[in-house]
Amino acid sequence: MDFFRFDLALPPPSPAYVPIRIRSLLFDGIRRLRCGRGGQVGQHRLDSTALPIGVGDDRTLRRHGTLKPMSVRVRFAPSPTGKLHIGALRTVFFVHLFAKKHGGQNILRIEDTDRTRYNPESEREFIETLAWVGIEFDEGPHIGGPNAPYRQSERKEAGIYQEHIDRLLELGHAYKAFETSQELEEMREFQTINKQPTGYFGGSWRDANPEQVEAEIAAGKPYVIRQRIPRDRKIVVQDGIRGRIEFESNNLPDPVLIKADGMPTYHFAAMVDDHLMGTTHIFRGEEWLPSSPIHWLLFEQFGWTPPVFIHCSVIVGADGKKLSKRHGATRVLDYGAQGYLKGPLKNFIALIGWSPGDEREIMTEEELVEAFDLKGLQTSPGKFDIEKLKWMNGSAIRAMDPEELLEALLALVHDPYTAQYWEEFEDENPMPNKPPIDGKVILHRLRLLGGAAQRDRAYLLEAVKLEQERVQTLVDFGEACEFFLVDEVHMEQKAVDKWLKQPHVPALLDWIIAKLDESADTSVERFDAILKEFQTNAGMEKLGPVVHPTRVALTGKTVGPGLFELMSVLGADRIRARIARARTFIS
RNA sequence: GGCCCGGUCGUCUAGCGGUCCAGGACGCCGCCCUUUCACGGCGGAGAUCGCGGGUUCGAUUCCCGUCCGGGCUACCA
Repeated sequence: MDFFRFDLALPPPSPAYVPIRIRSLLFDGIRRLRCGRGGQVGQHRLDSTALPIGVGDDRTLRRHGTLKPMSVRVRFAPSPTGKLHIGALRTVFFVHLFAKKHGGQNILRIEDTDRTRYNPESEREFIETLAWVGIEFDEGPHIGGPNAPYRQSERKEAGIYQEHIDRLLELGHAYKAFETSQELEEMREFQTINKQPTGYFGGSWRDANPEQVEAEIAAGKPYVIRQRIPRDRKIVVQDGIRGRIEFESNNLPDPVLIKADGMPTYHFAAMVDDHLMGTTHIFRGEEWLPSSPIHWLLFEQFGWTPPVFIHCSVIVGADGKKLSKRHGATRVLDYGAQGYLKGPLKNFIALIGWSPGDEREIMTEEELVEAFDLKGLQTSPGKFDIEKLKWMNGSAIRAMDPEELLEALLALVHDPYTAQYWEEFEDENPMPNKPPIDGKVILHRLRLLGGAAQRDRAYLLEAVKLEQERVQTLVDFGEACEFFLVDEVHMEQKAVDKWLKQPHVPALLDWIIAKLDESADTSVERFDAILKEFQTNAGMEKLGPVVHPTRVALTGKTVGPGLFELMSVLGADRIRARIARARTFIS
């Protein structure tokens, strides 16, 4: 559907006015307004379309005048201080789905207002990772756009925030404060000891007289600019998935808008930019919920129409705590290195905290776009279940065309980050009854695949086809295909003891060699016939005693693809060599 | 401490006042398929819907309280 924006001349807000006005006038999209009995007012949720303030349907248009079409504009605005982690990926993915669903634009903006935490590597990591998972932007620092620049540090240089803070200062919604950080610290200490809410509720500057302020400036004292939070009123934030959230303005300290170094804080820069860039929906983590009233207020003080705020729940680890390495990984690139495909990764992550409303789970990106709706967004935090991701990933691998699968596998093998990841890998969370995972071994096996692809790609493809339905990750192919690729397979002691030491085995191996010499036919059917003939001749009731020793002789293992298929892929030469070697294990 | 958010099987979730002694999926268990392991198919165990009140003929669904969990409480985002 289309969104429409109209500008409402809102009278100066009063405590009673705003919520009622918003509710009764602006939100034709309110789906239900539940009232308890006895006059208790219940919670209400917005309609799935969750129109922003100032946005309505045709009826609103007729009643309230001019509307101009407004398309969805959303943004991802990370702070370049570290790696792109899985929780942030989900937020961008929601943003991406939402933009695609509504044919809107998606913008990348870099929030680098904290120079002390700025990490130049980080921005590249974000862009590269996002490119890997296939999330693209319509505007951003890497591609430019009509709202450039897209880095807040550059926007600061361009004077964008200066202009806006001046306006706020003029309007009396902001003021300069000259406390030193030490003074502020003492103030907080005092508040804590006296069990008062901590924060700056005015200090000595909120109501200082202008001469005093001028004097401090003349004396060259550093200062910050704070937002003047109106007192004694209720601030109602409309959240696109949580409904209305009320805050008592007296509980809100006056936040710093411009730091002493002249840089804006998040509160200020993000809201100014969101307005300037025409953001219609702000998707962000729920950790922003407590500061949402000051953001809402900023829009009001500027006289701007606020966007829809959507506070997404967080993803937590299996223990309910913040996601950490112990539960898999936090860094998105690590999932790639571990052999997860971007498709199922996105599919899985979307399903934590969102549901299409029906019972679909495995979905293509097109289906996700089509089904995406704010209504399906979850307000409660979700735990990250790596087992389900594995299942979904395995399912995707099975659904792939083998040639395409091999491409993906080789891309992983040749990605420099794969080597880096596994070389440094330490198993922090080993399985109870298994030895810890050795990254070096994993890497070695992956390189084996790379080498095999160069020597005999067709052979590797056949091996991949046979293992396709028994792996969960791309990395699993390393171990699964290893026996195809090495000359001397690792012979598992237990397998040797159980199957190779049986009395009929030497005759069986001789038989296979003899049959191999008879004909060059190495089809699956031929091996089927060869082994069954042996079974019949030996008068065996079951095929197992024929199949299992042969498998051990050829692969060193008791598990793997169907024996006849595997023999057909191995071919006569490899079979001969392996049987010859297997004989040395018999005695 | 203050403020805010959240609470359905172990996990992700469906559920919008009766169709729910709660549906699906992962995981787990069993059976089938089968030369093994997987895949696939079938079936099973598993949630007194955090707890207590209230509203209602009727509450997982609405309201209040309470408990528990989480977040915020910076010149960080």
